Amino acid sequence: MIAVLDEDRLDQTFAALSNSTRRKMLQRLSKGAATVSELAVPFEMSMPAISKHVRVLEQAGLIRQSRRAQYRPCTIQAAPLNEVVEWTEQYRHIWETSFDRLHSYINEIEQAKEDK
Amino acid sequence: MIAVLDEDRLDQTFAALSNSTRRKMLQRLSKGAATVSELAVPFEMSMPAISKHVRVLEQAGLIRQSRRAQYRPCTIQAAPLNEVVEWTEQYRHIWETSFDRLHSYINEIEQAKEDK
DNA sequence: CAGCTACTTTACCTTTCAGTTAATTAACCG
DNA sequence: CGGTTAATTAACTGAAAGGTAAAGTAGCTG
Repeated sequence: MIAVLDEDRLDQTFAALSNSTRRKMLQRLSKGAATVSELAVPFEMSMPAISKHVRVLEQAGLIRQSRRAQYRPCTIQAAPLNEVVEWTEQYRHIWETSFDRLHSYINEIEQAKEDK
Repeated sequence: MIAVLDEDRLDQTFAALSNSTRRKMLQRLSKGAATVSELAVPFEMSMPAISKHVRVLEQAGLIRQSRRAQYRPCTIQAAPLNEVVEWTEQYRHIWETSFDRLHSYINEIEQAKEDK
């Protein structure tokens, strides 16, 4: 049960991160809070489109939106990013061993050169 | 130019990881190579559907498929996972400081209890 | 060669995604 | 109050995702 929910959360998080507009928004928010209009500045895109991207990030828990007058300042949220890291960590040994193999390969080549 | 390509690669990687069937396939492959049929075993899904998922993983560079007789053994590939980690690393300070805040908060509570 | 096994391709369907324009809500400001 | 600003909702579109069944390909095997 909990496992299923966790899976769904990861689905949502990865899906939210699979769009470069949204990743850029997060990058902006990593430097501090911003309103939706401020987030919109770098993009040639209608406000509703921006609003939707913000919503996707919020649904995934990657940001939180509060209210101040007409503004909806957004702040980045750490938890889902942490989950992504935890998920990928389980594969750490794979890229470490594949880098090891790469290094062995390079060493072989270097060795071969020296042996010439 | 290169930045755009990198962005596209991250799009593809995150999109590939946003599906739990595909994440489970990767988990299986992290324990060693497997054919498409072997990957299919845990899922109640038609072979074409499985085949498509494998293709998505392969397009994202997360696995490689070779050929041995009728079989297409798949192996997990490290590079894109490493890119995901590198991307998330840039946000490390955010969850570290938010954990710090959480810890401060817990400490406050503990302190308040002791002060009673 | 005939037939089985392991996949993939094709063609199709339904749902979701990313975007649009136009209308709506909500809060401020003169 | 009337207008402006900030943002969302509604309604629509085209493209992509995730699935299916049925047909096709390729390599073994008796």
